[in-house]
Formats: sequence, structure tokens, C-alpha cells
Amino acid sequence: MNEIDKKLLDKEVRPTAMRTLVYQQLAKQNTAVALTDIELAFTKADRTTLYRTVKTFEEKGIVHQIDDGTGISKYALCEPGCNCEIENDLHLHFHCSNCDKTVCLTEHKIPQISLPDGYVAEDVNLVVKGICSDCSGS
Amino acid sequence: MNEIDKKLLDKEVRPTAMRTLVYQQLAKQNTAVALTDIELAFTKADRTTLYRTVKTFEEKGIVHQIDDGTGISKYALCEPGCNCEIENDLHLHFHCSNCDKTVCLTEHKIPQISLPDGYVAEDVNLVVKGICSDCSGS
DNA sequence: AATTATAGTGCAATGGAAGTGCATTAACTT
DNA sequence: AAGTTAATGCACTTCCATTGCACTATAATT
Repeated sequence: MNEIDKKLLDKEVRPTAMRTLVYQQLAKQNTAVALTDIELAFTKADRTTLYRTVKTFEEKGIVHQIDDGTGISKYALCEPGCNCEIENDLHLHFHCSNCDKTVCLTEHKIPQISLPDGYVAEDVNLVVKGICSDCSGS
Repeated sequence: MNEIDKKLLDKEVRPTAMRTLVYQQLAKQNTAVALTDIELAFTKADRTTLYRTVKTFEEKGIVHQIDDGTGISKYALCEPGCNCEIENDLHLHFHCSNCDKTVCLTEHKIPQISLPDGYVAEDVNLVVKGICSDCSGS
């Protein structure tokens, strides 16, 4: 059994051929990808399957969903350092308005936020928009 | 001429009847509203008109658009303290996962974010999700 | 090994929101 | 009042997310 299947099993996801391939594909990326991107990579598979595969991954904590403000959900593998479910360990995301790519800045943690009385925080989402290093040419 | 029309003119927006009404409606809210909400408040007006009205307001700095992660754009009037266009003066938003309302926490500014080399920030969006004061019952 | 149960996949269709083109109407200008 | 420009309403399109149902593959049971 390969590494990926072990990881899937570890997260209580049955490692089907499709799921292994999708995981592989996600692991290749250095940016967060939209469902459409995955679709393009697997022209033979159905969109619904990919959709549900990613949803399953998300529920089981294998990927995290990113809302970068484009209106299109992006997904990225949860890295070892990415404990999405643990508060105060959330990283921020950067969306480049030039190349339209979204990257996880895993090492950049979101600072503690103070809220007014009565507000209970459960999740924090921080997206910075601008020009990424590839596009700024520096 | 009433107060609202003065404000619209001040922002270089011609104060039509529709626009004045939409402004009025937005001023009534204490939460950010979706286009659908505005639509429901003006059943006689066309959705496109409301859509374009809000777009115009946004372009002219009368309202700001909020992406609270639900995938539906919300809008809220820019308050005197809300200088959306000026960087580092962005406030954060809170989305209640119980009542599904989004509020502007105008007094809570977003802290300065440090980015890796080559990244240029143009806009920052910070949304906290959780339970609002109305729903937490405290 | 055959049978049953469960989970995964593919196809088709729906729904919701955003956005566009064009004709009509209202509002300003001279 | 005539002409120009902006605003509005209607119809339509597009895009992504999501669901229902049938079919297939996988795992469990006998």
C-alpha cells in the first residue's frame, strides 16, 4: 500500500483509485485549486465525483476550503503544520489579482483577534489580495 | 433636498428616487445585506436596477462589499469611520453561523500583516465566524 | 464462492447568484 | 420644447454549487 492510501485511511477515508489520484493531483499543486481546475486535470472523471471527493476530503480534514473572494471555492491540502480545526493556528491566504492564483501562507499565522462582548469566534478567515511574488517580478 | 440626496451628490451619484430608497433601506440595517435582501424589500423594483444601484454605490464609495465566506456578496454603508479605500484602515467583519447575519465591526481594525518578499498587498479581508452577541445570549 | 449490504461513481437536471444586451423611460442641458 | 445622457426594466445567459437516481465497485457475511 502506498503512502497516499495510508494517509487517506488515517483520516478514515476509503482509498479508492479516484481519491488517490485526486490526492496526488492536489499534492502536486503549490497553489489552492478550484474544482474546475481538478476537473481539467481529470477529463475522464465526472465533475460530481470530483466534487464529492473534495467534499469528503474537506469533511475528514484532508483539505481545507479557501474562500479567496473570487466567489469560487478553492481547495488545498492540509499541511502537517496546518491544523485547520485548531483555533489560533489558522494561516492566511494570498490571492493574486494578476495571475488569479491563491496560495496558502502556512507560516503566517493569523494574529489573535479581540471581539466585542458576547461574540464567540469559531473560525477566522484572512485573505490578502494583491500581487504575488511571481507577478511582481521581484 | 433631503440629507440622503446630499450625501449621494457629495459622492457624485445622481439621487434618483430608487437610489434614495435603497440608501434609506441600507441605513436602516445594522447588518450587511445581500442583494436578495434588498430585492425582498423592494418587490416592485427590478433586480437588475437594485444590482446596478448597489454597484454604483460601491464604485463611488458609498457602500463596501463584504465577502463573508458564504459565497453571497453582502453590502453595508460606509460609516464615517470607514475609510475603505485607505489601506490599514480596514475593519473586520463578523459572520454569525447561527443567524447568518454579517456585521461590520468598524472599530476593530485589521492589524498590519507581514508578507513574504515579493508579495504586494492591496486589500485585506478578515472575517471572523462564530456566534454573535444576539445569538450567544450573553 | 455466492450473496447481500454499503459506499462510490456517472449522468442528468436543478437552483441561485452574477452579469449582459437592448429597448424604454426618466432626468438633466441648452 | 428638443435633444442628450443616464437610469430602469425585461429577457436572457453563464457559471458554479448541489442533488436525485441509477449503476457499479468494493467490502462484509454466510
